[in-house]
Amino acid sequence: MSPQSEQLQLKFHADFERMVTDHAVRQIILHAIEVFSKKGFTGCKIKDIAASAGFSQGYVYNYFKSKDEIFTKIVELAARGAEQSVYYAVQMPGTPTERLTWLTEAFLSPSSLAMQHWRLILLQTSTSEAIPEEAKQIVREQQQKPFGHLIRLLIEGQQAGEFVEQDPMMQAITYFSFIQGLGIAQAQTSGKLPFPTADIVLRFLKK
Amino acid sequence: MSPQSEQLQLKFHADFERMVTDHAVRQIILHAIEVFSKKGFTGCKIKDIAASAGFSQGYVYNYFKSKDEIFTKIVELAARGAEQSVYYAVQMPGTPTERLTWLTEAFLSPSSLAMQHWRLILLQTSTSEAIPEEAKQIVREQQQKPFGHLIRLLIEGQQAGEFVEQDPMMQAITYFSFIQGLGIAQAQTSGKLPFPTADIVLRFLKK
DNA sequence: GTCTATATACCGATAGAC
DNA sequence: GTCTATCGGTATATAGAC
Repeated sequence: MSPQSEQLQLKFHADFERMVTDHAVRQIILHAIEVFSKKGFTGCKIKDIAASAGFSQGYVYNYFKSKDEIFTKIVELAARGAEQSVYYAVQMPGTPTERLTWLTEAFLSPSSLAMQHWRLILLQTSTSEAIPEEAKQIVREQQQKPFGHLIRLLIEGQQAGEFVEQDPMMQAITYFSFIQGLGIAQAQTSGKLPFPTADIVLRFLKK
Repeated sequence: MSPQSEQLQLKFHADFERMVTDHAVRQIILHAIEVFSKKGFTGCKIKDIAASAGFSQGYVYNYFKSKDEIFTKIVELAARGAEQSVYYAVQMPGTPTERLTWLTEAFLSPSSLAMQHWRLILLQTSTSEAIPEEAKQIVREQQQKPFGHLIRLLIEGQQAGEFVEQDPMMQAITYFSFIQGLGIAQAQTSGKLPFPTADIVLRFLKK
């Protein structure tokens, strides 16, 4: 993996730690991400989060006043993190192909916290009717931003003659769908099976 | 859409109707697929299924003895349907590229029941810990078959010089991940946004 | 700060009325 | 065949002990 994609991941982690300073809150959120992404919003019980973090069930309610609040907080962080990841990749120095390769590597890395967030937010939103309305609202508002960043990069790549000249909106949808599908598959197989490298993923838009 | 991909979809529907003959059972399953895929296994309440089908909550228990049984039945049908779709596509007459294009068109069609099943089975299995053990077992056993069919087609395509010569297992994983990601995105956006055609999806393995 | 105990609500499943 | 009523179990959220 390239130094640039590692840098993207580190940036993501640093953002998370800057936005969540309290130690107990951080623990709860980290373990909640784990359990929410494994069991889904309704399948995840407060007791599961508490047990995973080594606390009692009641303890969680000293820091969050409801399960909805925990989930909404995570969605907020995930939406912001997803946007930032794309943003930082796009504004790095390098050719469009290089920058998109770094972003893809960061997303596909199994150790990536960004990837976990990304999986969670999109996966849960697709099975959306049970999740809190406020979380859905955040996703609706925030989801456009990473698309905007990526589309700018795609147009730049088209003008540079690196990408095929097709509707960049369609290309962006295809890209994020592809990444999401691979992330889910990765979570299922726990990294035992062979996965594509970034250049294979990007072949669908390379000239 | 080509006649061949329509044929694949019709075949899938016919299989479903042949395997589920009782009218009430069929209604329950059809509506259960709808609600399970929207809310997830734990998020879906028996009352939701009943309300969607226009029955009372207790009525469902005349045909299924538990929520687990409904879900497991659906997983069974989905696993079989997914295998059959790939199988029929692979054994059609035509070049490897043509056959894979028909399969992809069938999967990407918004009206496809096969697509709904496929989404459900893979999506739920990824958030797997809450779903019944028997359903997980079926997926584990049945999931290899469509991979087997597809891999044979990929090898054939490589030998014919149509596909790039890479690990066919990796290519199969990439293909199904891609399809799954696009299916989820399609479900989220309810078909308003531009989606890629089959030939764009297949570019990652075309020579 | 952290845990235990409990009130309240909801859901899956059963029994039985019509 | 289809519905209503209800039991039992479990989860969220609160209150209060240490």
